Amino acid sequence: MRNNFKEFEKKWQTRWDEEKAFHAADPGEKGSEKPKFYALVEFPYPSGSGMHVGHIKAYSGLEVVSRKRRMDGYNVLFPMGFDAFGLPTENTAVKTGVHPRIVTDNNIAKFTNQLRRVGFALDWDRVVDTTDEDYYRWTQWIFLKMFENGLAFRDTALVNYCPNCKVVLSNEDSQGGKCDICHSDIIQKSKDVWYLRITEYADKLLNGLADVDYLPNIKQQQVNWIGRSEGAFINFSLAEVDEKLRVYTTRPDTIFGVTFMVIAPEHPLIDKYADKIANMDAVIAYREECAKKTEFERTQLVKDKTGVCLDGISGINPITGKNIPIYIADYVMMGYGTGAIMAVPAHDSRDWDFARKFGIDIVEVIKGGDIEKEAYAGDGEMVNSGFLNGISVKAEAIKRATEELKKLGVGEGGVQYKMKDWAFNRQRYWGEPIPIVHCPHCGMVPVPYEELPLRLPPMEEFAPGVGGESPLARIDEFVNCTCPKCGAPAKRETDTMPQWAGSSWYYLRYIDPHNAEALADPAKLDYWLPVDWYNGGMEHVTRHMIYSRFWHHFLYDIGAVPTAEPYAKRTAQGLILGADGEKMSKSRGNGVDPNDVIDTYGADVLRTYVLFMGDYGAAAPWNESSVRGCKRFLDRVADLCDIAKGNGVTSALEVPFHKTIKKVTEDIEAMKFNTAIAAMMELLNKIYDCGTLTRDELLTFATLLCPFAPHLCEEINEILGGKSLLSLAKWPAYDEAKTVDASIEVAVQINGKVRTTVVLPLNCPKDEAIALAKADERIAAAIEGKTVIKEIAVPNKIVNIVVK
RNA sequence: GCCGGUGUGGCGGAAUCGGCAGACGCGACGGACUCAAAACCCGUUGGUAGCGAUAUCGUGCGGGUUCAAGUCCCGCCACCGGCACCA
Repeated sequence: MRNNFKEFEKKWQTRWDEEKAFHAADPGEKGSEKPKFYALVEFPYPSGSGMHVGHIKAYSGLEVVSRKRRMDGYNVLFPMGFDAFGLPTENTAVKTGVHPRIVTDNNIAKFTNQLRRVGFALDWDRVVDTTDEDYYRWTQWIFLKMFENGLAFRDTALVNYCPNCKVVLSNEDSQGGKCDICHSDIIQKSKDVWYLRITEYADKLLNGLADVDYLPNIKQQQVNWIGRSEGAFINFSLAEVDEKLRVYTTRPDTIFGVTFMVIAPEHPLIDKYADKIANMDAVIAYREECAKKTEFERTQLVKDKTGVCLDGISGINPITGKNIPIYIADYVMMGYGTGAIMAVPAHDSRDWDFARKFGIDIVEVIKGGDIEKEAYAGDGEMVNSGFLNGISVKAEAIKRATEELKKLGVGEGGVQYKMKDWAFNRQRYWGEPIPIVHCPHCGMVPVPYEELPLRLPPMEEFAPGVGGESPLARIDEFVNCTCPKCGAPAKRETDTMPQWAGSSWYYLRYIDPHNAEALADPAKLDYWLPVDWYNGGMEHVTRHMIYSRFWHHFLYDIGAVPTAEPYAKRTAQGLILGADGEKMSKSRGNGVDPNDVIDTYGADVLRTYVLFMGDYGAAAPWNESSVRGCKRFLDRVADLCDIAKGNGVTSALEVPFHKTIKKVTEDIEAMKFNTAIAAMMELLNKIYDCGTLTRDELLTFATLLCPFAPHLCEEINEILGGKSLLSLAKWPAYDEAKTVDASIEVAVQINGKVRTTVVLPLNCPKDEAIALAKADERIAAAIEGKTVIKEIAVPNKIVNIVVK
């Protein structure tokens, strides 16, 4: 048979659609009695340029797993949707004058068409679009629940602001001092912003990791992101005024080594005691200098410590009673801990650098290093440390020190996180309006639940206002309203939510996408949750995943969902690089359009290639020749139709078939798609060597290959007389006993070097194996005249004879 | 700097528990088919030496354990990803 993919791919896609082949059965429906399998892939942002081959790889992994699980007898939910709010669409709208709604709809239509052309086995009745008002109604609902529970709050703060995009960014979106969207340098700006109190869930997010099956590096990244550290808060009195300066430290055991203190340039202590500080001019000048530095400069100058000593106020070590100077320096951040530290230059490299530069004493309290050369952070015996002297176990010293601080009432153990609260508002049009009313009498009042969705008002011009005001602020009919509580004239919040909002709960909406009464029916949530397997990119492991886990934990706490964790298992695919080995990008012009591949080679080839190109989790460059190799493979499979004759088993192929079924079955579950395909290629080569196979065997082959190349395999099934869809057929079973040959070729070594091979019966006993090996003339010759020291035989593997 | 990962032919990559390194695919070379080319088909393909059987070297580098190391241990190097003055 000719692999005439252009003719049959469309045919099978239509048939799957008509038969609703990939419909997921809700509880109570026929099919729901089967075990459920919820496979989730990160839904795309529908950009104007259409899908990327990277999307195809990202979806093909669980596409194959879920197709196989369906054939295994699972009730599979494999849905798709669109994360459509966000800046690129709005920027296109600003540039072209086309409304973001239209831009979004066009892009979604384009993506939908592409997804269908690839033949993904999706349940198309469950498509969600985060910009649909029936969707964002529930995004707003969750926000209000958080507001009700004190988790959404407003605060004036220095925020990361992108002057180019004109938006406030979260810490996550401005890493390295660069805007995540346009890569401009971000600046710090004082602004009233919305926060979600994600830090309150830090421990739950951390502890929850014990109950989920994420790839180890994914877990590790989340652990680092949350950044929990244990230590102590210690209150230092000030010598000149009745005031405490509170610091956070992970090393209370080094308290005897404190020779100075450092506070962040923004620390409130400075303004409070401005009149006591003799060198206030220098302090102010330094502070201004720091404010001017971008985050980037601040982190680049790590080794070059700067700072100013406060002249007029100093601290008192609560344990030793010694007077110590206080500096301001920008190596201490206001946003972590208390914005103040006790500096122990002998045992902290940053404090050491600073002390060296400013000529401050360095007092050793832990033996083991050379503090003249560098700070010593290792373990050792405590010295110069009063009651701590002689202790050499760090944990014990920390415990003793903390107890003492508590006894004296000057400190206590405490915990800190690197994770910060989530800056949750954006001053842009294309996002979910924050459903809050500002009333002059009642303050912030939530829009009543029954009034949701709070719709985005129609608009012609979407550019942000000067000074970074939301465009919504220009629409009087939207802004002016009455207070839902007291009826007085009031103003609406005009900021919108960040793009991460809609994607934080979309997997819940797939479960019940058309529900008008709730975000999803509890019975359905009970049935489908948690997501059994979630696959996506590494770049979303810290932001999107942490955000959505946070929302889910919250929803669990208010009884809206039945599980604490949303995702039982998480994996990640590797990037597809350009043919030049570089990341695909428009500017490099090394991108590949999946449409072109489908046009030239067919969807089955595209699907097979993205999974065959290498380790699924690793990056690999695109290679057009290898794509042709996959085409050749599928063509040769199609040609089997011409040689398949009769039924039953071909004896020479029986073991290879059982071996391959086993290999493919196991490899799919382990996401080792490349070796699964290689195994089928090997089997194909064996079939051609053999020159014949039966129609039953061809059907088995097609069934195995079906998750990868479903169009071709449906076609083969039809040619073989199959009436029902192969995609819904039963997954082939294998007989363990038939996965091994009756005899095995075993290597024979002399002194660890392979000299020959002998064919031995399966599980041949050691003695016999050695005897048979020795009977080989080459081995006999090698042993001749030498003393045999040792004989090793590992059944079915190897024989090694050690001689002298 | 810290955390995680990777390093194997010309290339992408295989290799359960330590047991024949290089599966599978690409490319290359040779052949067949063709007026010719493409496609398809057959064969060879880690390096070195040899007509050959074969020998010898070979999984980033240096040591070690073992009958046997890509795999385990110790010490390095390079690259990739994440975080980064986090007290």
